[in-house]
Amino acid sequence: MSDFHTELAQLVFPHVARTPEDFYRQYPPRDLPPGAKVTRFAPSPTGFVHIGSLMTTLVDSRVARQSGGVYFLRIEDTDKKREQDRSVEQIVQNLNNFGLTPDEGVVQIDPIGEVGAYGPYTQSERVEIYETFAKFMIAQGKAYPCFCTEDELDRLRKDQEAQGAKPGYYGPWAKWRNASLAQVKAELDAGNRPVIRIRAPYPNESRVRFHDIIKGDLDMPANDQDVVLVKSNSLPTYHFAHIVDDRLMHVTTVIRGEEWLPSAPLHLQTLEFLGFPMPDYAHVAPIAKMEGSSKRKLSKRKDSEANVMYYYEAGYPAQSVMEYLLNLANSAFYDWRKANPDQPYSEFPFVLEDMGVAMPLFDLVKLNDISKDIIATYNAERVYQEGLAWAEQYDHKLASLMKAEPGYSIAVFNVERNTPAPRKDIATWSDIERACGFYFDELFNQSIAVDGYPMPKFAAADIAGILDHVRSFDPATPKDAWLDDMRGLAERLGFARDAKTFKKNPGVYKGHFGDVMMVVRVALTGRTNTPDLYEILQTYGNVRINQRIDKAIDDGQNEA
RNA sequence: GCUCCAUUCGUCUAGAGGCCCAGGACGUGGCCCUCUCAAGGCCAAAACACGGGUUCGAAUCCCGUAUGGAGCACCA
Repeated sequence: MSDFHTELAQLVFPHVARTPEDFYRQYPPRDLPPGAKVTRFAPSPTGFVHIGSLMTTLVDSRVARQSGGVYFLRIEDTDKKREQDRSVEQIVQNLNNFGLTPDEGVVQIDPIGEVGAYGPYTQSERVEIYETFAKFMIAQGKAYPCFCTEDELDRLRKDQEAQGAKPGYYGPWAKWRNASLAQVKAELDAGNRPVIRIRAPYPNESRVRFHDIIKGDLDMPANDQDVVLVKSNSLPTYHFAHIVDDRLMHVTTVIRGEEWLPSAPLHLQTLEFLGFPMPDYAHVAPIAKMEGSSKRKLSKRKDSEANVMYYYEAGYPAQSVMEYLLNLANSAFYDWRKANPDQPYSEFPFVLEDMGVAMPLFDLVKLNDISKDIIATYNAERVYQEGLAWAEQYDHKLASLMKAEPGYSIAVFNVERNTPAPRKDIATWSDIERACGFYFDELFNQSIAVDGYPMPKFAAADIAGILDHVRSFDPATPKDAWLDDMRGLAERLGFARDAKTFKKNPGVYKGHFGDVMMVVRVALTGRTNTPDLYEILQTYGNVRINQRIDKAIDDGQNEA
């Protein structure tokens, strides 16, 4: 360390009195079991939470928790121009919605509050820390102030373009790289604020080799750009801030989007200049969608399904989204789930190394399939509660119907549920109305008013005969006996006892057993596709059965 | 332009030189079951981007080509 660099550091940061050692003391190593991983989700509060971020966060939490470590949330709000109101609240809310509440960091809203001994967890509140480390780097000769204006930088770029030189601020083009103390002092005295740039070795033909947990062994050219570490407004850039924070917060495993891979050499260089140990890196491929015939990253602007709120509003249980994402992250999850149907997903032994290296396409159809399977494992009470919680926010009418008749609603959700092969017809809570709406009188009446009854064309007397017979349904009758009874009725009315018999002699019969049942189904539900009729009758009870039959016969006569 | 990264059925993927004329799942089609659906069971169609090497042997290793992606800010 020369006197020159020490003086330069003092000149730029006269107000910074603390040293890196002070902060090392303030943030001692974490007391964790051997092998424990510390991970973080570090979003910038610039809008909604992206589904890709949610996957990365899920990975963060799995890696940390299953190793007995810590997963925390850090807000990277160093770009005040792009910051958006209530973004932090949204982030925290979404993490809570999906069951990914961090161990440390900003975890509560209203009022905003954070927990943990390694804070503050919001970068704009850590300026003193960054300045301390920036001052240290200047004193070490590893960084320097630069007073170039935007115009100067523009001109630089144009000159380089004209000469066919590599663009950027580096080596011979770095005007302030070797400025004198007097030059710096003159600018400072004139009231100009510098940026702090790293002093990258130049020329630098060396390669940097490192191991990425997901990508494997990487070999890239070393950094030779004098990248900005601290902006002229005193806030750090991402490159500098995350390095300092991850060191002080003792992050062991940096899991982040693949878009950071190209700047990894810069990060490694910064780490080295600062004398920090190298954390493990894992770069996650982004989630893509198909546009025309080519893949592209899900875009915040263009794709509503990029926003995690989309899944919440659509009524996907958090578990469905998490398990779909886990599937995308580790395809072995599928086999594990099949072998362990009753375990929470958090028991799955997640392997970071096994994450796919290419961009996966988001598949809504598969999400739906997974979600149907998951909801099929829920009992009726849970469907009622989670469905109601969703409806209270997004479907007030359904919510009020469910609240008016909780016992009946639960009975409805119990139809074909307590069986070895539960019904799989709802993927999202918003499917409840489509799948179960007819059970509720108000929704039933509405659908009849709009669409009428899709009643098969049989003689009115036959239809009335069938329906009148159903009035005397006895809930104590076992299902097989009831079906036998209905089959007998069908034959008495001149219908075949089954479809095969009918097909052999179609001319002899009015129709077959299935047609008779369809008359009952349509009268009771207004639809041709429903769950098991016997269970519907059980669920309705005799009062509702008779009301529906009355209405069907009335409406039938009005029509005729 | 430069630098990285990637490429197995439509989709997610398994695959660490012989177990692969490539396995599973979703989707699709067919059949079975069946009071209609939803399921479930069975069956089927469906892929190693291309070209060169290395090797007795390559989806797997190497080199090109093509295609896709990311990055090259006082944004993260």
